[in-house]
Amino acid sequence: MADQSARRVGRPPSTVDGRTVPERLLGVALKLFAEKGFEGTSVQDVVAAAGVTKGAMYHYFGSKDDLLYEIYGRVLRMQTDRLEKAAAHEGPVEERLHAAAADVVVTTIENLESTTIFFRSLHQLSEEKQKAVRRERRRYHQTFRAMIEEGQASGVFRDDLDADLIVDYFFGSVHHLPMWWKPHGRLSEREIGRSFADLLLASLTSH
Amino acid sequence: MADQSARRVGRPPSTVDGRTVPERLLGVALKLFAEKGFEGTSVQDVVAAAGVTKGAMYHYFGSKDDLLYEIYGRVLRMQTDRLEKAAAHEGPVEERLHAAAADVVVTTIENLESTTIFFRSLHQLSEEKQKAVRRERRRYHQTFRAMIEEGQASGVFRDDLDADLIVDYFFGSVHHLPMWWKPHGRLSEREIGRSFADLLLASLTSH
DNA sequence: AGGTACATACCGTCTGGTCGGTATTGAGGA
DNA sequence: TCCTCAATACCGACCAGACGGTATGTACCT
Repeated sequence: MADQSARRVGRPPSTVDGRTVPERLLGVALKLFAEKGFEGTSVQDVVAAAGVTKGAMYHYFGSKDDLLYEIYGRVLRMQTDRLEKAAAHEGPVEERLHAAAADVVVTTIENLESTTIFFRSLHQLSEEKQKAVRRERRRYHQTFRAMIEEGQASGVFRDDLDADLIVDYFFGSVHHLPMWWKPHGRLSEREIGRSFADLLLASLTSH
Repeated sequence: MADQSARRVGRPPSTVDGRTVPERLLGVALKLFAEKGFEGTSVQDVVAAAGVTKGAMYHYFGSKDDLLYEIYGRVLRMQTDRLEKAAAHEGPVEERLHAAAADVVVTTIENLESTTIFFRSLHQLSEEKQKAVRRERRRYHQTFRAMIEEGQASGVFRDDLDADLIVDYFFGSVHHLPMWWKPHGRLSEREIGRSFADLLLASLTSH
């Protein structure tokens, strides 16, 4: 029951090929933060690249921090969404885990800029915003861990190692993809995804 | 044949409990950069914490950049040194690899601040200095890879996966330790080291 | 009329870096 | 032995510019 006919007064937002000003701001901020880092990018840089002025930016975002926070939000929502769908599929747990692991690798590579920013600039956020991000992140972590624990309980996976540790182990690899993956390397996104998932499964299923 | 009797003129460096000014500067810079980030720490912060003035810092270091670069240098030298010693040991390759893997986890945790800075602030360095760091880093990578290839060639490890990929996979996990490891967690440095090494070996030796 | 969507001009603060000066030392000559 | 010279090891004052953020104005729409 959202108020579709919400009292809309005032000038409508301007758009350039379908994208509103705040969308454009987030888009260019993503690119610039990934290229030059959060502190290395000034608000002036961002608004210039988006073709607006600071007035516009501070109209939509409370601070430079906020820009970064929104970027995080978008990535987190997307990845959490995909993981939960993958986890909800049918089939044996080792297949679900393999698929989820391979998928997160692929989407991470497809959103490499976001991931770059994520792990490079998290600490620039205010304490409260960091907490919010970590909370959302933990939810993601737990969904993944649940699959491992399921496999351990059913005897498919080794259970002499802590499931949390395994999750951190695997996602360390995933989150470090921006450090070495290059667009035209020998291996495609899919191949990396399959290899990473193979490695994870192998370390879990070997006796 | 180092010139031990080097012409020593001028005032000798001042020391506070055995540590010279540049050593103290690097020490506090390490702490501050890890806490507040490179860009979030001003030169003034650093010199104040070291109990000197900017004059002293710019006497020993060419720039703020330089400070960061030297921090990198110290970590890299230490880790490269340890790895090469571990690789040169005797015994079967799977044992050497296990020991080296466990060792790098332990030393990474023991130098968590350095590692934090390393992967968070590398991009702040000038292009040339980044290249220098990456070159040194590659040498480290290759030493590790050589062990994996040795195991693959002798049939101890699976050889359907690229050795480079496996190195990146494993070191992703290691380099992400600062993101989640806390001093008083359930698992000690040693236990994490052993677990990580186990996971690596398991994924390599399973059929 | 009143709210939205920006643009423009501006501000106080802080930053990395510079520069001239001075205290302190060992080396070498007389 | 004493004195000068040159080099080191800093200190402290300073600067130009950039930074995030704001206050005010105005065009536009319902």
